[in-house]
Amino acid sequence: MLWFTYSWKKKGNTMVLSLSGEMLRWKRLYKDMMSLKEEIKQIVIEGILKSYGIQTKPVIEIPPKAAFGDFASNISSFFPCEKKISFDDFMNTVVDKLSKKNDMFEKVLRKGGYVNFFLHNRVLFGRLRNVVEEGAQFGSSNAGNGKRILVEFVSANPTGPLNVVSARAGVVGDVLVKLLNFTGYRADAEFYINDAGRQMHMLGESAEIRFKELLGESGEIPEDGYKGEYIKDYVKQFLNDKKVVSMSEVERIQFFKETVKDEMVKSQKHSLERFDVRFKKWISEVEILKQFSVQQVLKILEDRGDVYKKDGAIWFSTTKYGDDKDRVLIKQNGTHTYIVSDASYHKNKFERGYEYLINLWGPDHHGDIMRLKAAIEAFGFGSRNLEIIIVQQVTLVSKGKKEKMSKRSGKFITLDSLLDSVDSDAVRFFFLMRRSQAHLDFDVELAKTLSLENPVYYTKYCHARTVNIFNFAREAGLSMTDDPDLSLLKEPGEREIARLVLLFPEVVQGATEKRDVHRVPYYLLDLAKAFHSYYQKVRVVTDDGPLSEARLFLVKAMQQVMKNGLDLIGVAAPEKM
RNA sequence: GCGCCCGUAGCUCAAUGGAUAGAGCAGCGGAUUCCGGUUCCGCAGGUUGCCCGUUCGACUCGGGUCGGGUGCGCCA
Repeated sequence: MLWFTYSWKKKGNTMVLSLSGEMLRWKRLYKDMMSLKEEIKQIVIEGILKSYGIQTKPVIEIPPKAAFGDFASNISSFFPCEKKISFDDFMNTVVDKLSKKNDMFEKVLRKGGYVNFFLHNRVLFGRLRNVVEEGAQFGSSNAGNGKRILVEFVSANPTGPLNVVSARAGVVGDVLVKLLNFTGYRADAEFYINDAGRQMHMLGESAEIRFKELLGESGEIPEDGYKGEYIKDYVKQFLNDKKVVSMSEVERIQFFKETVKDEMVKSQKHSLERFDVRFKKWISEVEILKQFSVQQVLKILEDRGDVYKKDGAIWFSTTKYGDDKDRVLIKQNGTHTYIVSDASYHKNKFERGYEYLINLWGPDHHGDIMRLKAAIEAFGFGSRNLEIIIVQQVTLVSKGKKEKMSKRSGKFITLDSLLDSVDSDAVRFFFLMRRSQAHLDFDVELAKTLSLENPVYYTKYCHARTVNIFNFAREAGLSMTDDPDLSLLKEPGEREIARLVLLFPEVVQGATEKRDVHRVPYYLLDLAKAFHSYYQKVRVVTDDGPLSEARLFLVKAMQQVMKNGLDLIGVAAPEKM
C-alpha cells in the first residue's frame, strides 16, 4: 500500500501543494515509464515478440536526419534466420504491425533494414505539457536508485594556488556530481587535502628560506622546493612579528609548514568558490591517518601475505592484483609512501557508507590506478567499486600561441588569474566542451569575446531571448495559459524545438552513465541553435491570440529545459545580457 | 624501452558498433521596417594518420605501424 502525504506551503502570496518524498518517487517512476524512447521500445518488443518470439531488446536510436523520422530502430538485426520467411516479408510484417498497433505515430516507414517512426504532432507537442508541469525536475530520474557515490576531485597539495588543470577537474567533478544527483544517485563531492609527508616539509623549508631572504640573509630554495612568489608574499607579514623572528630555524620551519598550509587551503577554497565549485567535505590526510594508522594498514596486508621485506624496505605485492611491479609501502628510512595513506583514505570512504567511488585524477597518476585497486581488493571492498577518471591536461592558447606550464618552477597559470580575465561561466563552459580524457586547448581570447562566436554567449543569449519574449508578450497584453491549443503549432522549427526538448532526459541519462559531461553543453548549443533559427523565421507574439499562446507555451518548455541544462553545468541562465 | 591519452574539414572539436561522417570558427555569397543585428540562410571544405583483422555493418572494437602529448621515484 502506498501512502501519499502532502502539505500546503506558502510560496509568495499563494499556497502550494507540496508532495512527500514517497509521492515524488512514485511520480518519477511513473515518468520513467512514460519516457518516449522507452515507450517505443516497448511497442517494438510487443510487435516483434508476439509474432516471432524474439527475446533480444531492440535499440531505439535518434536518426541522423529528420527525413528518417523522430526515432528509428534497426529491426533487420533481429531477423530470425531460422524461420522460413524472407527478409522482406519479415520487415514488411513488422512495419505493418507497428503502424496499426497504436495511435502514437503519424507513420511508420521501412527504409532498408531500418524502421523509422514519425511521431504524431499531437503526441510530440502534447508532451510539452509534461515539461512545463515537471519544471525544474524535467529530465531527472530515479535511475540511480539512491546509490551512494563519493566523487573525489581536485585534491591538490596545499602547497600553492590552484592551476588551470585543477580547475578543469573541478568543473568536471562538480557537474558529474550534479548529474548523478539529478539521475537518482546520492552523490557527494570531496576534496582530499594531501597535508602529510615530505612535500609539506619542503613547503615549510621553502617558506623559511624566503623569510631569511627578506631578513637579508642569503639562501637558495632547493631543486624540488617551491619557488613561487606567493610564499614570499605570505611570509612578509611575519617580518615584524617578534615571536616568529626569534624562533629557531627548526621551530620556524614547523611554524610555516602549518600556517602556509592553512593559508593555501583557504586560498584554494576561495578560488574554487569563485568558480562555483563546492565540496561537501574537505578531508585531511593527517586526520585520516589518525583514524586508521600505517600500522593497521600493514597489519591487514601482512595477514593476507601481501607484504615482504627487500632492500631494507617493506613491499606490497601489487603484482598479485595485476600491477606491473610491486610497490614500496615503508621506505628504508622508516617513513611510509603515499600508497599507505591513500589505501587508508579509501577504506575510510567505504566505511562512511559510500557504495561506489569515483576519483578524478590528473594524467600523471594513471600509473597509480592498479596499486590503489590492489589495496581496495585486499581490504575486501571490491576494486570494481572504484572508478578512476583521468582528466587530461589543459593548454592555454592566447593569440595562437601555446603557453607551457610547470608547477615546481612556479610558472603556471593559476585559476585566479584566469578568472581575473575570463568570466567564470565561460571558463566552465569551455572546460566542459571536451571529453575529459582528451587534451584541451583553451582559447583565452575566444572565451573573452562577447559575441556569437563564443558558444557560451550564444547559449546564454538563447535563454535571455526567451525572457525578453515573455516581457514583450506581457506588454502586448498576452498572458501565459496552462492550456493552449497546441494543435496550432505547425511550423517545422516548432517541431524541431519540441523534439529536442523531449530528448533532454536521454541526454542527461547518457551523459551520466558514460561520464560524458561534454554532451550537456553540446546539447544546449543544438537547442539554442534551433531556437535562434526559429526566432528568425517565425514571430511568437502576433495578432493571433490562440496561436501566440501556443507558441509561448513552446517557448516556455524550451526555456525550462535550457534553464535545467544550464543549472546542471553550473552556468547562469540570465534574464538579460 | 614500457604505460596512458590524442590523431576526423584550414583551425577547435562532435558522432549509445549503424543510414550520404556533423557543428562552430575562419573563407565566400546572401537576408532582415519585426519579440534585441549579441540574429538568420546558403556555398565551399573529408581516402576519419596508415595497414591488417572481427562484424551483415567500423571514426568507434582487436592487433600492428607512424606522428603529437604525457607519465614512468623508497616524491605526492
